[in-house]
Amino acid sequence: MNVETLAHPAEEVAPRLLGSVLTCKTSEGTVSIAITETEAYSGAADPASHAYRGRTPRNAVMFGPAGHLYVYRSHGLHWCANVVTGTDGVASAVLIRAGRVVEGEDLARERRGEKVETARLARGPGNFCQALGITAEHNGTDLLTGIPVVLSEGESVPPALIRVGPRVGVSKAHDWQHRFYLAGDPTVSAYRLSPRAKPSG
DNA sequence: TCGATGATTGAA
DNA sequence: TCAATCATCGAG
Repeated sequence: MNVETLAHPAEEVAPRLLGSVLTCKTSEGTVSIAITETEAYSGAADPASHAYRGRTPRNAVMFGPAGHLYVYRSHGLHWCANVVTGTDGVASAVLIRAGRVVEGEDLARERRGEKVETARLARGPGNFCQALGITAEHNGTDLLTGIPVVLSEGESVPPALIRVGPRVGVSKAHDWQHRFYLAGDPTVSAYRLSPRAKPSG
């Protein structure tokens, strides 16, 4: 993966990341996951973005150069991973929501639980990070240098398989068509709307 | 320092 | 439908 590919608005990069592979090496071993679902988040123009109210210590990575990893904790329990996109100084990132384990499945299952179905190993943002082994210590990692987390191009995805839909789980601007996923893929999180999401009427 | 909140998940 | 669980943020 090269920086030119990522140096564009999040909603432009998000669909292109489908099929790309994220690899994380730890002392336990290596896990690679092919991305099957993403969500685009902008900066000041996006009410649902962490960067909506400006730069803070937490979201600082989002304002940096493309190709870095932005990790944050959700609800005190889970980790969520984003790929920073756009130009240096402008906040934008793509949330990785789900993927398919292509390497290190045993390790991924060990982390997630032995009874977890293969298709569910990396389904959902929190589960994706758990399966891959991503935590706060990876925040700010340069995914293009490849240590210890790498973003690489996987098999090309037929454009016809790419679907667009409303974002999931956000209480603001949830109807933005900024969620991208592979049609018919069992690893995509068919998820519920946020309880706080307002009806569109 | 205090109180409200959340880009979630799993079980009932 | 609801609880688990805490870092972050904005206000004072």
